[in-house]
Amino acid sequence: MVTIKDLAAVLKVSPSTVGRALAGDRRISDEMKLKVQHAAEEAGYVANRAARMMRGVSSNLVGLIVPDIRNSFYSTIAHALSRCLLSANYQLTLCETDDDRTLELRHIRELTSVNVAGIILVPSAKPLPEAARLLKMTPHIQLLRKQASLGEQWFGIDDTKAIFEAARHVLELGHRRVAYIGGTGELPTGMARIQGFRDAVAASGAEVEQMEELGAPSSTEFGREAVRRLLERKRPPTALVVGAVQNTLGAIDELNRLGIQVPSQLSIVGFGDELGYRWWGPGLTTVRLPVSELATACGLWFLHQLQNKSQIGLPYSSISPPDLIVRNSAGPPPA
Amino acid sequence: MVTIKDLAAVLKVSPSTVGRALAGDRRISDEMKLKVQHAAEEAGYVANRAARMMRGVSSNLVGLIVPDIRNSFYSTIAHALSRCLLSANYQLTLCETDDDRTLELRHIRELTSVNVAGIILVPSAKPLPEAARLLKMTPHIQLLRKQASLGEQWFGIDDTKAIFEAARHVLELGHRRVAYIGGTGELPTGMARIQGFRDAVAASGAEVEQMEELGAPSSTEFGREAVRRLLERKRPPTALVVGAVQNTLGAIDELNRLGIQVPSQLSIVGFGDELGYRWWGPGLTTVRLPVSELATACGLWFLHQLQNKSQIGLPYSSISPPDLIVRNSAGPPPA
DNA sequence: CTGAAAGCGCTAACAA
DNA sequence: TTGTTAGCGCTTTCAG
Repeated sequence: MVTIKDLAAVLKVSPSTVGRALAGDRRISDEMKLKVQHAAEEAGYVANRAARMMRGVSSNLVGLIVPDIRNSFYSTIAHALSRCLLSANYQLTLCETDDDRTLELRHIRELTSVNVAGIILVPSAKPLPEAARLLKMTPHIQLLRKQASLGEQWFGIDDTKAIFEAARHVLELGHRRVAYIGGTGELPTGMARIQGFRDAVAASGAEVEQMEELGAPSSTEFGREAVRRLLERKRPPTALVVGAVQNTLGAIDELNRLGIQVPSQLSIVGFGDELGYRWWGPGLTTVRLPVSELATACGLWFLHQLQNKSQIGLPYSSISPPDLIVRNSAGPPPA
Repeated sequence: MVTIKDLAAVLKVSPSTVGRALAGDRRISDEMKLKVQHAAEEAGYVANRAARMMRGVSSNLVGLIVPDIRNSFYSTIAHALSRCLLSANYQLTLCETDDDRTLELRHIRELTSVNVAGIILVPSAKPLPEAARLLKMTPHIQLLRKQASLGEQWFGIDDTKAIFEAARHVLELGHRRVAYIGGTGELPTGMARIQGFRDAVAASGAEVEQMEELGAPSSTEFGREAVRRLLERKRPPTALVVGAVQNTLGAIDELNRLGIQVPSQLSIVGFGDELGYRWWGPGLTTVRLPVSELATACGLWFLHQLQNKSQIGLPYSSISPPDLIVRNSAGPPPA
């Protein structure tokens, strides 16, 4: 391994001169800079990141903490961020929490210990206080979910509006027995979506029988169960609004299994825009969330922050609008 | 930031004692170890990896290089590896190449310069010689694709068998005009799959009209075009065997668009097992590749390697068997 | 404009 | 069983 000292020896100057020349210090003569750069190239010099980091310079690593990379939301985010950061020569380090706050903390620990330049995270339901403490020492941005304890930098989606639009869609089609299936109010996103549902019902001004099945948003099984429970009711809903991707997957598969006719017997609006939604039954009407755009915006802002260190930690929020994709799984209620 | 020295000061012992206790050195008394561990916990001590790395210890980072994390193959791999490595306290660093060998090289450079413990990669079509040179200095394993120039450690899937089974399935159903859509022979996996197709035709012993549409395996558009071209022939195929996920997605969507009746007009066997394949038309018959299992096996082997440094670089190959999932998209040929 | 020297936090050889 | 000490390669004062 060729070091700065070796170069210095070859050029018969001091190590500090070489270091400064390489760093483009303005006090070094251009002539010297050229000589050093040339010698460095010649010798195949590669700066030792570890040594640099020891001097307090943070690494070119950015931590990305998500619940599960197999979820297309998060893999889309990872992709967009990785592209975005690459342009500024940052690397993405991937951490999965499985929505477990202990794991979350462990990852944050790891990341800070390798001196990451920053952390982008989708926080768990109730982050541990220690996690909040550690994050204070590193530039970080929250994605999708927002936990006040973790700071004021957040990029997210208007969850309330997403479900509001979905619910309004079926209400305008004339449905008066409508069910919402989604995550509990434990996660901020879960809360916001439930709110969207209630708001839409209220805004419709109609007499609506509303039902809610709240559970684990990342469980397909819960989606299945919810559908079964709802359809076993004496007065089952005529329309379903789902507020989580995994729940949607479970729900639509269960509807298939039960042989329900969509939309003649039952209408449904899904969540997210997974591959294959359009192939399901008559094509699944769904709310698309602009995740890729969101992640890119987040990445750009993040880079901006790293460049202008002064602004680090400045409160900033960005809310992206969702998008209703109308296919054929929602129609007028059965007569 | 609390350092080893701080702990030493608190405990009134020397820094090296603390360091050794933390490292579990056998020469330190158990009593002292406990005291140190306790104090470390108390003070929220986190080892400074940069300093450690300067002492020659490699980091706890493992590089994962894949073409595109949004592809479910690769996100499945990332997930499985991340779980696997977590147990040994390694972190995954994600790199996307977009199948561009220049980018691939750049990532390998980055990774080696941060002293990763090792690299797991799905190599691009024709890695640059420089990439091979750099990889020699780091433990590394190839996944799925195998490039001889990058070493002899490889975990992959029996691609030939995968397509062999798919083709045999339709041949046994009686098809005699069969087309293969898939990647060119440029990638080793592409080659192997074409081979599987040809072998199956040969093995059938029947008079078979075989057609091949070879193009970019990661393009949905190519799948679409291939379907269109094949169906425009004077004597179009009665069965399609597809040898790439993205091609499959394009192909089945195009079949939908053209309103082809599957399997009565045309049979098709897809590749991979994407979410939604089972919802497509009559349910897509497809070859499942045990990617998750493969990645886990790879991760375990990798950890094993890192522990037994002696064996690093030992040639090792592992081939996992594919799995034909029979749904209803392949039936007897039209009369 | 350049040089000398002091560490960053940790590990390991050498002492005790 | 523990302490002392000398760096790893780089940046950054402080002196020329």
